[in-house]
Amino acid sequence: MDAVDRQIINHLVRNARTSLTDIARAVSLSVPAVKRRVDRLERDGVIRGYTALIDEPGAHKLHALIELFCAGHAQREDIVRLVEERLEVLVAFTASGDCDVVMLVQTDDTDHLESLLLDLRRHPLITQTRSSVMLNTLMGRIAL
Amino acid sequence: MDAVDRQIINHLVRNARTSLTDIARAVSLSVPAVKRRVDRLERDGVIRGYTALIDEPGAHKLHALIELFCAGHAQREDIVRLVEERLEVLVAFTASGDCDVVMLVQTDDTDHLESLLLDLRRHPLITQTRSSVMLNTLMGRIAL
DNA sequence: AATGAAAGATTCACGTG
DNA sequence: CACGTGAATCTTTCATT
Repeated sequence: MDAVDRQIINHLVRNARTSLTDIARAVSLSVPAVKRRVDRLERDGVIRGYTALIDEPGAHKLHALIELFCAGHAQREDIVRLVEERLEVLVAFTASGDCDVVMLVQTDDTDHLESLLLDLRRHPLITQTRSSVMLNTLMGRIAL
Repeated sequence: MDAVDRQIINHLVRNARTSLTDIARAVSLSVPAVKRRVDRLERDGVIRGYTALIDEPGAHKLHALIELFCAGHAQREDIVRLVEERLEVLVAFTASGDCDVVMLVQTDDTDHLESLLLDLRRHPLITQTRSSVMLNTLMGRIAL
């Protein structure tokens, strides 16, 4: 994993359909040399795959960012269990800053989001929630 | 946007480097017909791009949430360009609430995060940033 | 890691229903 | 208007040095 590997990765992240020929030119290497490196990066799991970024009209779910404020006696395991129970949660982190947990959720609509928030607030370990609705996806390099 | 378009999209989401030849075989169409459809889907913004899914061992493990406050005259396209240029950005949304854009980023370390924040603040369209470092991943249903 | 040749993929102009 | 055909070009792949 050297600087050339990283250059190759950057090209493929920017555009997964970049030809090996173009990458080879950019990194000043022959095409077979680039192919061997890409093959190795794929085998080693550094490159996990290639995907198209889709903006399907109509298939827009409602994304929201929810911040949780937890009770002082809340254990990490309790919070993990809590967020794992909710299928709406895409990713959850413990965070630095004023809140304790930040999570990105995906709901069908505002009613669904509202009921999720009510459920969370009902939980004894959660003292407060703060949420903001995501209006539009500007960019996504992860499959939401 | 018919059933064939959706089949083509599915192939490209599963593997963005699938050849037009393979897709054409799978959807029982000629290669140029598939190319014309892919070109159209790209032009219409349904296919926003192609990216490699990376799992760098050790690297890019510091996640942070960055909120951007934008200048009044900032256009959506300007912001899209801005976030697409930064490989650290995993996902970016326009948001309701006090900030304009919320994004989840992935950096190597705090130095890397600091330089990213400095770059963002230098940008003329960005009036202010607010960030919080994610301490730990509690749960992730998406490939970070 | 580079070379070069063969196989495969892409792109384009042109013709069809 | 979307589809297919065929030719030219570019890309990938692999054996060899």
